[in-house]
Amino acid sequence: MAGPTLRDVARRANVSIRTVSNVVNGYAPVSDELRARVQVVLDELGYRPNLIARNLRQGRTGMIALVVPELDVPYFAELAREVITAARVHGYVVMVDQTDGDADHERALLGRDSRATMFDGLLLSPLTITAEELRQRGNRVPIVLLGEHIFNGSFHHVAIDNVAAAHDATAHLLDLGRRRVAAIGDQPYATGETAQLRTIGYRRAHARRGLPVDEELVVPTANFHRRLGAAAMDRLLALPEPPDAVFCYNDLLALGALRALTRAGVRVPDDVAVVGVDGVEEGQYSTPSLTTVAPDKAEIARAAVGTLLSAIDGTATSAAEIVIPHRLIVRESTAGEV
Amino acid sequence: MAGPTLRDVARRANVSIRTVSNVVNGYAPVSDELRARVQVVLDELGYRPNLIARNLRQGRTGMIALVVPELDVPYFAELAREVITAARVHGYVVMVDQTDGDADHERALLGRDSRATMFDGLLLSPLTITAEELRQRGNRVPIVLLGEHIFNGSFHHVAIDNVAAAHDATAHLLDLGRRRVAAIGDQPYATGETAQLRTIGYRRAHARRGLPVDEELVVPTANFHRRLGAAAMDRLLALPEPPDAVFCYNDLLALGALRALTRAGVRVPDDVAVVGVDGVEEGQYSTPSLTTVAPDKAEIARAAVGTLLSAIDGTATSAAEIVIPHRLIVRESTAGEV
DNA sequence: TGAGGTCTCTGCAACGATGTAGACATCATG
DNA sequence: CATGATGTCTACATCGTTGCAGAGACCTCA
Repeated sequence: MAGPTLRDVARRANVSIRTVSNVVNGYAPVSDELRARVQVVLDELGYRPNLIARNLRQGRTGMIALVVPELDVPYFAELAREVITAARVHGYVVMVDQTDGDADHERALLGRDSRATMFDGLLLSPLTITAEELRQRGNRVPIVLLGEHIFNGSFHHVAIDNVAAAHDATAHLLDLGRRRVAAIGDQPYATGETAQLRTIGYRRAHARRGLPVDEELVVPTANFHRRLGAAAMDRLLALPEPPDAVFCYNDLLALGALRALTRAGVRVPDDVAVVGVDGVEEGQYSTPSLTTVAPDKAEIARAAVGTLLSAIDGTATSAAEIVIPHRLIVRESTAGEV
Repeated sequence: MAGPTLRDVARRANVSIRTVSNVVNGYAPVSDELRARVQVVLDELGYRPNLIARNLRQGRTGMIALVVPELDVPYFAELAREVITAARVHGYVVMVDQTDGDADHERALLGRDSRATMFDGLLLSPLTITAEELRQRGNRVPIVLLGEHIFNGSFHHVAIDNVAAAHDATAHLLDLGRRRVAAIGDQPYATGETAQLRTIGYRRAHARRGLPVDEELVVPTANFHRRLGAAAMDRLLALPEPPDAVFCYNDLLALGALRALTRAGVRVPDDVAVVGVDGVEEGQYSTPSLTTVAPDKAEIARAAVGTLLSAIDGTATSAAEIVIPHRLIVRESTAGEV
């Protein structure tokens, strides 16, 4: 089971362990003749360095962990892809874990027996955990927070400007002349901070134009999945005065809403226009294709990984607050033909 | 940076390192009084065990790696989710890596400096690597292969019956009375074994019914993404005698094809019926919703993790070949209303 | 009372690698 | 020829943990 160690190679080649190590790493000067001799034995035995031992000695593992609520949510899958790619550039590999939005599971991450100590750093996309909890645990592993929550400057944080993103999406609909713009995805409770920011943006777009918000059109959802998007849309369609546009707080909600609209025979965008947030690839291929506010995911990943690595190096400035640009991508669900 | 070690705690509590270790692990008998005293110091210093050191000592890490071509392909994201869940049941965590279908990157996994030695085992969904290559590398880390390739019994292998799956999909279309059933996704070259199996199933369904296959209708694609599905569909629609049904080798191709059909104003399923493979959630919400052959992904994950863990334990029988059931899920893209 | 058996606790070695310091040749230099 | 600079190689300690063997203290029982 266990492979040959430096010791095995050293014995067989009649040299010191250290010399074999030097050959393997090409560090110190080793004569060509000896190097060749050792190399032969290395190949014969099929030596592979034991990275665990190397890590212990060096005090770092070259691994970071990415913790997201759900990996099968396209936004997180696409983000994970970018993070893995960005980390690879720096020679790091990424452990992906998912919390299922489960508070206990999120907290276990910080507990005594968490595997967090196996990683040089943590990228955390929290749903339920609060800044206070994070602060209390005297966690030694550097952390960068992604996207969710307001953390008043205690931690490194990478996100888009959620208020602006929501504002842009809503403004787009209002500028098309829609006057009953619904919002799907509010979460008016403690852990729904991102959603609340988007609600603020939604209201602000109305306020700037001197338009009222019909509170009936603001529909909260417990999560951001397709199913609830469809359910919320069904409810809106049942109103005596249904909306002529919908701003959904993410693309999955929007895709669910699209589905509900199509099923109900409502024309999109003629009768109801739809906008989402996230810029997932799926929205390019839906029918109709989905207008969305897309964060620059590659840039989020690069910034997050970069910040984390400098925190690991100790070169990080205190608590970076990084805002990543987003842009509105107009497609059929608001523009008709594209 | 580095946290307190057992030594630090031991010194402060005036006990041996070993005793602190015993308190932490609850292993050996420690008197209640001493246990309490040590616990106080543990809490004071905020001790966290160094998992790297523990792993070195114990020779295992409690981590397995899952290697997939692309994490943002919904099938793999959904599979990754199930694998992470299945591994968690056994106390394992999962490192997710993606190869981008890049041959060099896949091979690097097995090379001298791969991080494979950091994991107790590997779940590998290979695209380009061959059994021969796998065999040559004297890899000491247990491997279970997922889905792709034919490996003639040299490795543990978990997959669906690709021929049967393709047969079932095609048969469904033929049984609806379609007579020009196209196939999108063939890969008639060395690394396209899965695709080739599906082509066999496609042909078999025709053969069993004594129906001919029009070779013009078998369209190869370089990968299994939405874009190529749309492109292939465009080509098929341009034929003098276009198909009345399409079997796509995965759901992404099918969703791309749906998009192309809708854009071209072709009615689905009235003019052309569409079937995919994979059972991704996206297909439930597309318009029209997508008929698909769905493998039992949770079962794939459970079987793969289970097999891998018994290989790690050494209790594995030689080279398990596990076939996971699949089932046809009929939706609007072939059935009209659902 | 002393032999044997718990019950607690400790010290040493080991996991497999690397950092450091120095040993030993060899060579050039004054 | 002594000196020191190089070039090669080695021995030892160390990273933080756990396995193992055993040391004492205490109790039990003949």
